[in-house]
Amino acid sequence: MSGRRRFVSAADVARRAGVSRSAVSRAFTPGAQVSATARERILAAAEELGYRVNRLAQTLHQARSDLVGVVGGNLGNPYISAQLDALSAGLHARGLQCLLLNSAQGGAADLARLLDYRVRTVVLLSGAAPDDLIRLCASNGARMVLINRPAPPKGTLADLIQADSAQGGRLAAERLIAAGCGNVAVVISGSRTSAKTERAEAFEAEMARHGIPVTRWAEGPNRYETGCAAARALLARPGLDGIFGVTDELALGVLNTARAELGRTVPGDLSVIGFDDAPVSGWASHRLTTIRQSLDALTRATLDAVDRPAEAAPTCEHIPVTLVERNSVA
Amino acid sequence: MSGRRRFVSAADVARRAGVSRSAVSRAFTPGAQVSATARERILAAAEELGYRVNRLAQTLHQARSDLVGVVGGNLGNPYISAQLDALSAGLHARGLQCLLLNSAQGGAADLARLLDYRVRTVVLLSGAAPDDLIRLCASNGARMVLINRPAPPKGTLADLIQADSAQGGRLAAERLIAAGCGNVAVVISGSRTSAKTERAEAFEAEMARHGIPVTRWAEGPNRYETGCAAARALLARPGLDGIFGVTDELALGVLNTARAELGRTVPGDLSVIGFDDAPVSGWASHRLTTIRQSLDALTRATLDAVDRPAEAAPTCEHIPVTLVERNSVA
DNA sequence: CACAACGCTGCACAGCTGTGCAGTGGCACG
DNA sequence: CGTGCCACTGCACAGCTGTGCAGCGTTGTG
Repeated sequence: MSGRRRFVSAADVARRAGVSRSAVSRAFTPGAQVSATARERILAAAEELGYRVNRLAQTLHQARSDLVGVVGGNLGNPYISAQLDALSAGLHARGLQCLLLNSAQGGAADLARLLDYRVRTVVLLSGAAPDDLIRLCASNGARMVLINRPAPPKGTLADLIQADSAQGGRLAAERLIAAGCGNVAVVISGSRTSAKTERAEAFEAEMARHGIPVTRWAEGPNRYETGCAAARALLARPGLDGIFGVTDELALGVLNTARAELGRTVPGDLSVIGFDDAPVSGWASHRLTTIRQSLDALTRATLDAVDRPAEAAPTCEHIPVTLVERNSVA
Repeated sequence: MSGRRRFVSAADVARRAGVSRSAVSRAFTPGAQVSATARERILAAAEELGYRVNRLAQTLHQARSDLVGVVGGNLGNPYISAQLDALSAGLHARGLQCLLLNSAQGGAADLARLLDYRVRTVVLLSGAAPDDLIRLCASNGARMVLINRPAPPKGTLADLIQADSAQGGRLAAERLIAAGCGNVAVVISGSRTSAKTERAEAFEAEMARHGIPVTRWAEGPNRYETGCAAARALLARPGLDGIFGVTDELALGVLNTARAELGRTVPGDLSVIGFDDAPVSGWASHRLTTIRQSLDALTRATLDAVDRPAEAAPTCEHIPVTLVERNSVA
């Protein structure tokens, strides 16, 4: 009572209920042998004291954790936040806990701190996955789930989940070509995640196949404001009639700046297409045509990977992408 | 090597380096007594094996955790996701870990599972804070930080952080009155957080003082779509000239639906004002006039509360609110 | 009534760390 | 050379849980 109160332990409950500590442990273990009367008395004492079994000690003993590390940067991004919402809800429903790490300004050393908590699995949402971290996970026997990233070195226990970036880039190109665009640009942020580069490269390749020149913008973080800046720079010279934002957040920055600040009409003067299909892209204020990577499918695949037993063979799941037709492309 | 690999322990490192386990522990404890040569050898062995000190056992021993529980629902909400981004980055910078719990469909029993991990602090972002949980935290000596919620029962160790909801509601009312509105509505979701109700009630009180009738919409979750539905219902009958969305997400649903679907011009025919100042509200596509609760101030206050020593007296911090003038009110 | 079976309980240990305490060796100083 | 000091090291314990094993009393059966 004086100063800092300690956490209630099983020994406290045992003392109060007049039984041994083992009995308390058994009372909280389904299927263990305890008499009904003892269990009742123990549960009552636990309730009174506010006892909860200590998962730290439990995990320590069982060498089996319910902690899942989730690593991601740019959590304010509309698509990523939706993804995190769905993922955390799913983990919760499975009785797993979500240890969140914001990787915005963290190197491999910081990420490694997740392992200090003996997470059973590490889910990497975005940002770079340093090889150090992958090696560290491997040598500690922790499973990894890599979303939209390149395959790790051979022999590491990592489930891959990849939306078909190349196909998405191609779809975007085809759509702009169908709209009659003849002078286009692709906006990719300065932080070159492999998935984003793939999208851009597939887009450029398809355009090249049709002999259409592509300007590439690759500066700044993956943020809305970067899209705004790109629009200002790219549209300063006339002629450009199509822009592919490699992320919805970027594309929306382009779209809004072109419309409100630069006086372009979209999709009249200019076509804009994005990638992700974040909820905000469907709002009446945007109606952004975009390449959807189904959030449901992505989440389901992630949870499936987390559910997989620790010794299962690594898998690779592909998430199909589809064109979502709205109102930002002619 | 066969099947599931165990986590590397300090004993493994000790064996490899040819020292006692204590030496390994000391090598990783700043300020502890180890000879330079031993430390060097130990660090090398640890590096080779991929050893990391087990925070679970460490916490268990020290009765001092670096885990901060963060509870929130509706993580896809533009303001909340920005808040979570800033908060998790701040915790990370302080060397604390963020145990995230999505409280969307969880009762007190689920929330209580956070305590199983002996979190040092629980931060409640939104959703209802059941008294059970507060009692449980108290009896386990875990500190709480309550954001935009009513004060807990006396004697519980909880830091309060409250934006001035009443002042915000009043500001919104004053602004609509200044715009010449004479027939207004307030949109509040069905889930009645105390903060949201306070905002609405202050708004209604101020309007009543000027003899202006207020229609109240209180159905559905706190989502964009709820704002859309509210707009459709409220604007079916003519006459309404001002709407206060108790959350930016709600207000944006109203704004977009009024403009794109119902053919109203905002701020010509109709004035719309929100509350939060989420990043997306400032986008050129919306330019929503709103009541800002400074994200910086909120985050700083939260982190200050987390930093406070466990035995410090509970505090109550007020976050000022300000009117952000944009382009959705006449 | 004797004995086996059975349900329940407590002891003791493992799981991994940090640290107080004692012990060891080396070194400086008188 | 003797003695004290100092740096370093290892032992042992605490912190909290789950569980194998043995012991206990009770009950049922021949």
